[in-house]
Amino acid sequence: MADYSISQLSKEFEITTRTIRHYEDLGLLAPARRGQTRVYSPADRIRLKLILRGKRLGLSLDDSREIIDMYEPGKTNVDQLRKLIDAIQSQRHKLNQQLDDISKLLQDLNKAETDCAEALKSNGQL
Amino acid sequence: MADYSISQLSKEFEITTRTIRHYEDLGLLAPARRGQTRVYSPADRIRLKLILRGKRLGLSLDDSREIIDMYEPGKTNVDQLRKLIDAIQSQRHKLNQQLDDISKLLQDLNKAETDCAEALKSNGQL
DNA sequence: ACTTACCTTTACGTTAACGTAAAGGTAAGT
DNA sequence: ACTTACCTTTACGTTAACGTAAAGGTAAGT
Repeated sequence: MADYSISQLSKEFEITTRTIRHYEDLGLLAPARRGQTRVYSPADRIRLKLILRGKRLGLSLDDSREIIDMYEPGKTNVDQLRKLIDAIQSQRHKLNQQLDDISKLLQDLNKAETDCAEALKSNGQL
Repeated sequence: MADYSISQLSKEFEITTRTIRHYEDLGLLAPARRGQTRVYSPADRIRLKLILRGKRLGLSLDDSREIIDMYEPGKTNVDQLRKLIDAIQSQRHKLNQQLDDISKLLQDLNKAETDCAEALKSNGQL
C-alpha cells in the first residue's frame, strides 16, 4: 500500500500543495502524519480525486464534502441513512439537469461549427 | 416580439436584478434602453439563458461570454473563424470530460444508494 | 397629493477558493 | 559543513460573482 507525499499528489493532479492543504483546512481530507509531515493513503488519494471531479462539475467544496461523506456511511444511524438517500436523490437530479445542459450545449456547438465551416468554404479558403 | 423588463427576467430565472446588471457590466448583455430603463429583447433573454446554463456547468462568466460570442459570428473574418473552430473543439473536449465525470458520479451515487437501502433493510426499518 | 411599484447609478461589503510571502524545520547528497 | 529539496505553519492578499445599502427618478392607481 504505497503512500503519497503532498508534492506527489500535487504533481499527479496538477494542483498546488497549498490547494491540498486548503482542502484539509476545510475538512475534506485528513491525512496521517509522520512527525509533522503529511502522509496520504490510497484512500486519501481517491478522496482528492473525487474532490477534483466535483470541481470540474462546478460543485462547491462544501457540496463535494457532502457527497464524499456519503461514500463512508461508517457509524450511520437510521435517520442519517434517510437523510443520505434524500441527498443522493437531490444530487442525481442536479446531475441529470447538467446532462441535459451539456447535450444542448453540444448541439449548439455543433451548429456553430458547421456554420463556421460553411462560412470558411464560401470564402474558398478551406 | 414581446420585450422584457429586468424584473420579469429576474423572476423567470430566479435571479436578482443585480445579477442581470452585473452580467451587463461584464459585457455579457447589452439590452436596449427606453429612456433610462433597460428593455430586453427575446434575443437578450436567450443570451441570459445561455449564461445561466453555463453557470450550472461550472463555467466562469468569461468562459460563457466566449461561448456565447461564438453563436454570433457577425462580421467575422477568416482568422476569427479558425479561432472559433479551435475554441469550439476545446469546449467540446471539456464537455465530454464532464459527461464522463457525471456518469461516474451517478454510478457512485447508485452504489451509495443501494448501500443505504441495504443498511436500512438490515435494520428492519424499511 | 401620495403611496406603490417599478426603475436607475454608485459604491462599499462578502464569500469561496485559493495565491503568495515569510520564517523556519528535516533529511539526503557531496 | 552546506546546498538542495522537500516539508511545516501563519497570515495577509486576490479574484469572481454577486449582495447590500444609499439616494434618487418615473409612472400608475386612488
